[in-house]
Amino acid sequence: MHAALDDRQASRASMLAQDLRALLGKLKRRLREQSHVGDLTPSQISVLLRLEKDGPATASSLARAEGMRPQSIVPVIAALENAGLVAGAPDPADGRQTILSLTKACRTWAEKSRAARQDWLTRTLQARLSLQEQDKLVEAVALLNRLVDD
Amino acid sequence: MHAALDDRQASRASMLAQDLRALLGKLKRRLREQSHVGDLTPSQISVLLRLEKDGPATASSLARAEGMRPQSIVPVIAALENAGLVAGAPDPADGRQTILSLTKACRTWAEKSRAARQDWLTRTLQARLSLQEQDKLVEAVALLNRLVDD
DNA sequence: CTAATATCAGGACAACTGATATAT
DNA sequence: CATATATCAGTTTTCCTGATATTA
Repeated sequence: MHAALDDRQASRASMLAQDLRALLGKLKRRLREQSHVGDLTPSQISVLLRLEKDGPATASSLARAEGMRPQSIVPVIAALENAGLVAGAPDPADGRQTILSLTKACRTWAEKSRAARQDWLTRTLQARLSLQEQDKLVEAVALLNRLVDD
Repeated sequence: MHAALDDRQASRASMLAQDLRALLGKLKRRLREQSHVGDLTPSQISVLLRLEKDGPATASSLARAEGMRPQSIVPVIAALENAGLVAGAPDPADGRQTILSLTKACRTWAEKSRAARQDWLTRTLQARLSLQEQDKLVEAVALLNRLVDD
């Protein structure tokens, strides 16, 4: 029993879900409108972060990890290769695969852009949120990553 | 002064920004893959929530509030009208404008879908996060809304 | 005449589905 | 032959820019 309590909790979760969905669209729009040419898309950043965390990987394994189709990761990787941030080398053990890894230029770039703090989202986070609020956001991002990491 | 401290804080905000960007893409992908026909898009939900919170409004004012172009809000509103969730009435004082408001069917629908809890995101939030963690997420959503609300 | 509202038309982008070549 | 990787081609979705009619 506790049907009433369950309902209250379901309703709360449902409202949170709605707010999250609504926020998602707005945040994405803001990021696009504030983005400059040469900026990376969320997918591209996600791939870079994963390569940095887990080391070299193939296109297919990256697609699986990101929850994308192998076909969808192709243009993402192509853009990163074009920017000189990742490089692919043929796998000597399996001729089908290409091992992707971060280039030295990528680490330099990451350092630089981190220090430059030109990025709109970074500046806004610093300007509008206290350090304590940023901490809360870090926690929340971890929680949300648990939801999407299947 | 405090250059080192500033750098550390900027770096932290920058990493948070990157994580947020990466999360954004994955969350959006998950929502799309789990969505059923007839589900509402983030933009549509955002418009409904705003009409519910602020009352009737025109297409242009909604577009401004959402941070969209007036042209971009048209298909969103058309879809909601088509679903019978919002209705437009001509403004007697200004012939250019159409006043949009929620229909009775919308409130019934909101109640029902809130109770049905069929939604993937709602179920996942309940299944994977404790009530305390959901509270943290509610706070974080409020913080993020402050960033996008110009 | 200038400004604001609503909307049409075409385009860019990111991810999708389906099909194909190659290697295991 | 069955499976896995990588990729080509075409489609869908969502929002964009540009242009136009109407009303204030």
